[in-house]
Amino acid sequence: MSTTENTDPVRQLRSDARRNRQRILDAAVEVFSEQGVEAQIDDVARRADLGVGTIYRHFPTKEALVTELVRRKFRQFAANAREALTVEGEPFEVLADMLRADAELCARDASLQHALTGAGESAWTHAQAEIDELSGLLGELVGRAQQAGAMRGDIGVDDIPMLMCGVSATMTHTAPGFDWHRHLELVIAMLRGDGHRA
Amino acid sequence: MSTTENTDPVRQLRSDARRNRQRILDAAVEVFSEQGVEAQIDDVARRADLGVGTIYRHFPTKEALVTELVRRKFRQFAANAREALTVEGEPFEVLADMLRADAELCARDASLQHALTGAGESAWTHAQAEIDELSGLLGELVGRAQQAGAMRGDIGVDDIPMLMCGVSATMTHTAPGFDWHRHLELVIAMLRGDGHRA
DNA sequence: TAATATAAGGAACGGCCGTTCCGTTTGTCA
DNA sequence: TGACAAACGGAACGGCCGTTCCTTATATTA
Repeated sequence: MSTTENTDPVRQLRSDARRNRQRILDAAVEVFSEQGVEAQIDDVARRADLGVGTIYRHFPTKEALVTELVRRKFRQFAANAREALTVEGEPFEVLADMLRADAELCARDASLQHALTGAGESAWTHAQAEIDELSGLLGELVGRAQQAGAMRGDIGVDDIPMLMCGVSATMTHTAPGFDWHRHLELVIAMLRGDGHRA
Repeated sequence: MSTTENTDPVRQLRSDARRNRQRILDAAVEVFSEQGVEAQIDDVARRADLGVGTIYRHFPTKEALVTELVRRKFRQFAANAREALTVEGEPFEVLADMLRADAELCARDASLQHALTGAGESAWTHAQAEIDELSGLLGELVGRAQQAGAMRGDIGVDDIPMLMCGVSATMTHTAPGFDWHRHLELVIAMLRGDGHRA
């Protein structure tokens, strides 16, 4: 029991299993994007061209699958943030570009919205590690921008996700003709804090 | 058919029916606030101390009940806006106070969040009339504030709900210790557009 | 290429929950 | 107060969907 760990998380999967796991994830993103998390596992299976049983071999539960999707999304955001941290340039513009990239990521994959709003607490709590990391990186980015005097000083790290929440809400349900890009640019301008009166 | 309308929407209900209808609505707000729209009709019935059958006598469908809740919420927002329109005072502050009142309304009744995010398109489309009215009132309020030069000129009416979306998101899921009041005040300050650099 | 563990497939199961239905109760009106 | 329509109650129904389970297929290794 001490020498051979049977719950080894990185045990080598058989080649087909590895391929199928990826297909499940891809199919799940597509299906949940189109239909929301209410979509059935059977739909995901059909899209992935696999049997349901195969999905359950890889993810013990539908919720586990959704949680994994959420985790990955946060990791993508974190990756964006990490990359932004390495970019040379005016700190606020770097941050703004990252927000644009994040928004694009949301737009491309509506499954996140559905997952986050619909998936109850558990997805959030299970992605805590990812969230914390993102939070740390974001804090650094915000700090630099404020230090440079290019950003309102009364913004906290936590305000960013809240504002982005509005942006992404715009993507799913909203009156036709309303463009989220515009709203995002407004948010960025507000963060910058350039007066801009009527 | 022309003299007596049997689908008369304001036909007098029996006294008990009128009372029970209200109890259903009240119970639904409570239950959906606590558990989200996923809560069962049976739960609503139990809370209202009524049978399920009674609920279905008043609302043909669970969705119809949720939609009615959404409608009422928008009417409350519209009422707030209409009242704000009559208030004397600095236009931007009037608007800000209305936003504070709206936020309070959201905080008191989380069912809205759950309903709006979870209830798919239909609730939105069926509440279109209410939304349009609110939109009109909001436009007037925003116009006045901008005219007075007390508010950023690049804000559109539609941006307000998006920003408020972030505020209300803060109320439901967020790290402990994060206060939505703070975020709301930040949003208001941003709308005002007073530079406020670091 | 044979042996074996690992993985896939998908029919069937079971529980949950929206909805129905009909027997009973209650308000209303004369 | 009696008659009747209106409203209520809640057991039961049915479909949907997450999950299981056992048979079959496939990768791997010697």
